[in-house]
Amino acid sequence: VILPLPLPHAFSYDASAQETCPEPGTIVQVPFGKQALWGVVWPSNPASSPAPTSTLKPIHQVYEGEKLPPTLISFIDWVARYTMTPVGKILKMALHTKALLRDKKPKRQKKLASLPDSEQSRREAQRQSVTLSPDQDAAAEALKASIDAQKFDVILLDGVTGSGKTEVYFEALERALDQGLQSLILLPEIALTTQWIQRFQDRFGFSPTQWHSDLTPARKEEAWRSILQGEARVVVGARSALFLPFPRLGMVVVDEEHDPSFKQEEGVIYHGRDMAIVRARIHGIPIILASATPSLETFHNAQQDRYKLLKLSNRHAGASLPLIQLIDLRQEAINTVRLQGGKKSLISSPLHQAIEETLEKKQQVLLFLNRRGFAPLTLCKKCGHRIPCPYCSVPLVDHRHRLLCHQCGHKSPKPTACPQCHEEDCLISWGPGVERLADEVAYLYPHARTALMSSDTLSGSASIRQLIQQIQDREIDLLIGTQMIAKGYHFPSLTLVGVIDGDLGLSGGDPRASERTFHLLSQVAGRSGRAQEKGHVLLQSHMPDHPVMQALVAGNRDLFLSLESQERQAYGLPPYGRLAALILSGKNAWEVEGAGRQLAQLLPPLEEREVWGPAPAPLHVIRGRHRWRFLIKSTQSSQGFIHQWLSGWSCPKGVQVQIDMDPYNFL
DNA sequence: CAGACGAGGAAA
DNA sequence: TTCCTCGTCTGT
Repeated sequence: VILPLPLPHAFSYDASAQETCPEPGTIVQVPFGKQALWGVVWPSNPASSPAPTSTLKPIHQVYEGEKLPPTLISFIDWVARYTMTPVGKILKMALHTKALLRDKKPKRQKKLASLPDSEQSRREAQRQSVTLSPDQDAAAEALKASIDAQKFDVILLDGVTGSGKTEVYFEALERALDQGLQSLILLPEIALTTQWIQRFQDRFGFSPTQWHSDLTPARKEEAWRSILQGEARVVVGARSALFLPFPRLGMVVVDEEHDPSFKQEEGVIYHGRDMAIVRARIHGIPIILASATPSLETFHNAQQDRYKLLKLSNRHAGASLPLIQLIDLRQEAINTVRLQGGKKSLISSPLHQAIEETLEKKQQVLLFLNRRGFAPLTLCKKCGHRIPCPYCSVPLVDHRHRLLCHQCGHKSPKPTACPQCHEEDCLISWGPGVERLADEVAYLYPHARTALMSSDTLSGSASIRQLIQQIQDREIDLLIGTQMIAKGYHFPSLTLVGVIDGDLGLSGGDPRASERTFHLLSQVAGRSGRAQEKGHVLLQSHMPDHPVMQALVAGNRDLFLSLESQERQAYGLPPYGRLAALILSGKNAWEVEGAGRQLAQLLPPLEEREVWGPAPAPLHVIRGRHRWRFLIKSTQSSQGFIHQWLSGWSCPKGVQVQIDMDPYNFL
């Protein structure tokens, strides 16, 4: 029996009191120390499990419902091995809550009573017929053929923003529904699901089962059970939906495949997109990766014919791609827009002019600035001190009424005197932030109805939904936002996008910086001109010659990806090589560093491998924890190597070791 | 010397 | 993860 605890091995129990020996996958309650825990009968005892020593305790009770499907068990084993995490810890994610199996009787009765209703409404619901373009139709036919074949295939659905990728995979979804198969759709963020669910309901006439971390325990339990019973046919969710117990999964979709938020960075570290591919392989079913700007890894795999490629190159319903123009901020002559007191605006004169024209035409404007708060720094005019977070090695962000740490959430009131030189009234808010931009907009366009969309101004999915609705109903003329607004939304009357600082994210030593900036700006640009009116994008930049900017203006995504690809190849980075990171962290800086030095002494033979470190992580303190890291680069996977390295080493107390397979960000 | 507190280990 | 034990520290 594997228990949902971070323990690597299985425990044996006496099943002689049962009529028949419980089969693998059976959910059982067993005594464990003083507690009674729910666990799962595992098909084979992992080699690491020592033989039981004394007499076995009997199983308390057997769960009467369905067994965990063998495909899920294989998947859990696989993820545990790949991420070098104890199986029990992965099982815990799959069972997702300890209270899952409590007082099941009343709940089950309720479930049974509601089943015929939902089944009937599904059958009677009207499916909206849709007309697809020839492009879309061809792609949809190919997908449907894959659903019929029910064999493992990775399909990249590559379509420019607004080309109607969703309608295309909805066709595949319909086919899966008709075949009585379950489908899983992974979306990068919950914020996106509202519009998605609306579209789904319009198309199919019933609601999909939702899965994300905001669900209440009761709703989670209901969803989990209906999935295990095979009753839930379409499940839409975030990363964690990957571990749901589907008995008849027929297809998987990863929408916005390139999105960095598929990478889980805390607890069990894994990449949702990659694990989704593994799950599809285990089930022997097709998986669709959808994106307008595929990740370099996926693009590369498609070029190597490891993935099938379906392309949608035209925007839907006659809409054309937006025109992207660069504004070179180095030219002083264009920075003539002045605010109160003669201060220069964040908005350049060409952008200012475009905004006024667009507002006059009663069309909508989006201003994008990927920086939360009022100003990224609070500086002392006298001594140059910037106020840092007391727990992290980053400066505090000025949110006007208070200072906030974007790493750990620490809040503090804005001091009146400099903490370093104690001079009074010398602190200034330095640099651009969306809240400052909102102030400027209010001054420059006093008659425009504006809204600010940032995770600080909107709490919870209800307020996001409300704002999205207001924008769709054209109650907003000018929208200001951080990357929250970049993704997936469809605003037909939006024709102008202004990017305030296109260079953000390009500085720093992160090898993925260019790719990420390109994705983000492409997505933002894609918000404009999604209907009849042509869209315009004005991109303010201090480095207009940068390959990212040039590729955006030329609309040449594939050239950009190829160039980026060459760079990665030259350095042996993914997808041409494999990385693993080993992170040491602890409260005591000196202990963590010492542990790093110890490990460096213990390195086993490298064999075609490079190991860098120990080096302090770029953000070397987070939440008061000091972090050092090793980076392992190889053409092979490094699990065996890491296992050998760590075996026999006892980690000093107070120091934690984390393994990040295929690290994504280098902070 | 009783009680508080924290670290470490075991759980079948 | 939880809970028990054992060693160390604290105050009477």
